[in-house]
Amino acid sequence: MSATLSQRDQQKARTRRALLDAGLALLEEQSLSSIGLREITRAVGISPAAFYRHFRDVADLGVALVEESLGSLHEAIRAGLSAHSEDGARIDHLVDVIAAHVRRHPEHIRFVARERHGGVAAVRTAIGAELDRFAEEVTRLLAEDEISRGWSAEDLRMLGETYVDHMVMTAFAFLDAALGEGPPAATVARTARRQLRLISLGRRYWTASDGAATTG
Amino acid sequence: MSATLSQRDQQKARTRRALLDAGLALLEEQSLSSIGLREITRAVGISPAAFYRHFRDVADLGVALVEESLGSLHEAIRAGLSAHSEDGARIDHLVDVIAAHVRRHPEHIRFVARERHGGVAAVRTAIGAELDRFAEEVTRLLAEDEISRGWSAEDLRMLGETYVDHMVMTAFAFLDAALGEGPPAATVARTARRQLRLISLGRRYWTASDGAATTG
DNA sequence: TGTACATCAGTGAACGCGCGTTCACTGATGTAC
DNA sequence: TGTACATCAGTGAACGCGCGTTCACTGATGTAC
Repeated sequence: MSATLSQRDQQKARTRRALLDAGLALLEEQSLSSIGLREITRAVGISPAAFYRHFRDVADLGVALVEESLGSLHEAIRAGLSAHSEDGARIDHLVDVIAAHVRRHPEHIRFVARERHGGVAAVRTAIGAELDRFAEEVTRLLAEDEISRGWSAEDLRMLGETYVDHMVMTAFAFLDAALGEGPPAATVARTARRQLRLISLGRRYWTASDGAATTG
Repeated sequence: MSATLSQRDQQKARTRRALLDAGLALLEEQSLSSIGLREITRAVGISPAAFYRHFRDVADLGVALVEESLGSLHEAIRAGLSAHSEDGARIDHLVDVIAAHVRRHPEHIRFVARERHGGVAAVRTAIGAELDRFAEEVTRLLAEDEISRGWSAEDLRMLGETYVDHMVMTAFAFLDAALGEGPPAATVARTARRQLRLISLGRRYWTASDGAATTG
């Protein structure tokens, strides 16, 4: 695939990559809506005007960052979820996978945390849509479990969203831990495992009438 | 109390209030780290230099906004939690209370959502500390329930955090709904009730060994 | 109650600075023949 | 393989603009006697 790119296109792709990386790096200390176009090109070492060969504006660059940031977490968690079928081991493994992912790609997690409710509407929308697809897939995975027999589609979806919300929040908590802004990683992991076990228990004893009771 | 304030101090307090309100209003469309000091004073109708009579900088104003923004949600939820003791009614009521609060003070919820992981460290820290106090109180309320007998302090705290996380996330979801950026409010409410019921079920069947099993 | 002085919230002008965007351009790479 | 032309990522200068901060100031309010 990349072998078919001309020399010129390869160079362009490299510059684009550098712009994305510079943006991600600058997001460590500020939010997208306050990052300057000149700040980014300065970090990359090109002239400000060259930015426009790649993105319409900084918000446009932000939208491009959404897929790669959430995509990598999505992959990690998909792998973590399908690995074990025994409940306790699955939970421990999932929490470990999330912790490892945050250690490897803190800048991706920070971007999602910072811009999920941030000041750039296009980026918020893109993150929301990506999390939605994420919840859909987790719902599909959970539906395959033995324990999900007899569950309504709406109940399953609710469960999938609960898992995604929890996993994303756990990732944010691990990030805070790495920055020394919250409880240490070991505590985050303990709490996350307990919470997943609590959810898992609720799931085991859930009945169709629980769904019906809360529908009104 | 306010009767003891001199005319001068009253005027100063009024201007301070106007600065806070202007900041909150500007946060509707951008994040704290990109709001300009001149933008705020322009909205209030005073000279830029006057800003310094009230705050050191915009971040300082942001810290002042934390307590009032989270404080009002905190109050609403405390009332909602202690109102009913029967489980189903308590859940329905709690979700209604959150929905009503978001309808009444959307700008407070937006501020918290936007700056919880935002670009201003001092504000992130203040929000984190406030949520911590919040979790502590919810833990205390939950500890009073019959069903909590025999629970370890750590398990109770985990449960309190689960509730707070869930309620804050529900508030954010209601806000998105109001902006047309996510599912409508009725759907958010249905999902929130189901999720609280799921947690509540897990709580009912939780045993000391569940806590011990996830400690390692 | 009246007077003289102190306080201090808000003013308005000035500063140097970096911003986003435009433009005609350059020169290396790609293409057609 | 060589030549003539097209493409287009990146340049560098220029623009008008709003920014945060400083400063000496004003004049209404507060205080001491």
